[in-house]
Amino acid sequence: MYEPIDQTFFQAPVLELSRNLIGQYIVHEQPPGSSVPYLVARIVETEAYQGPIDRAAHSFSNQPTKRTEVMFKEAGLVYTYQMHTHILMNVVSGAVGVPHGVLIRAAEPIEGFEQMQMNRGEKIQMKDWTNGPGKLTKALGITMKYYGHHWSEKPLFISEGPEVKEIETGPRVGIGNTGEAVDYPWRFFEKGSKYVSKYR
DNA sequence: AGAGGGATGGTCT
DNA sequence: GACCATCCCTCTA
Repeated sequence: MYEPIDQTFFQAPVLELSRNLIGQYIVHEQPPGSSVPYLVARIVETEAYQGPIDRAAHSFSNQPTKRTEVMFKEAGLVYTYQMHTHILMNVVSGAVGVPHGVLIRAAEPIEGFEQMQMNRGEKIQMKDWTNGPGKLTKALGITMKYYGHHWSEKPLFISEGPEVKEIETGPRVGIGNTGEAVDYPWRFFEKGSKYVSKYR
């Protein structure tokens, strides 16, 4: 019933892709024998990162490193990386050689509630399962093993969700000391969603 | 080879 | 609002 979105979806310019990702489903199929067949969340918040023209981007130097090399490959690949004790996930964007990316910051739980509760721990309330980039990957069970995987292939893929009414923009979160980049309005989120990571 | 530090989150005050 | 857990990448030498 959930089917991967077409690869061409990822070919849009990074700001457009960041906006288009709002409202789409992230589907993580679970191994046979799991309590649920898949975990699903609906994206409500993204941020665009634009490589060499963006001081806040990991790929600002425009030189591939062990961490960022996947960003220089084709759009639609998964860029995961570790931040302190958490894994964050991105959609690679831009032509080959142009290291853009879209950070998926927050989503709304859709299916697999019991498993998400287990993944996040008993004490965490539903509204806090997926309202941040590190929380989201933990709830969905996404790890570094998906580095370089394609977002249009099972078992982890984007699937088309319902139309979103209104999308707001603003400055990105958590990128202090990046000069002019701190004010770029490259954050996108669904207006009024209670699963957005934070309002500012 | 080692220091520095980060696109975060949970807990405590 | 402050503290810090804890990994591993990146830069410099």
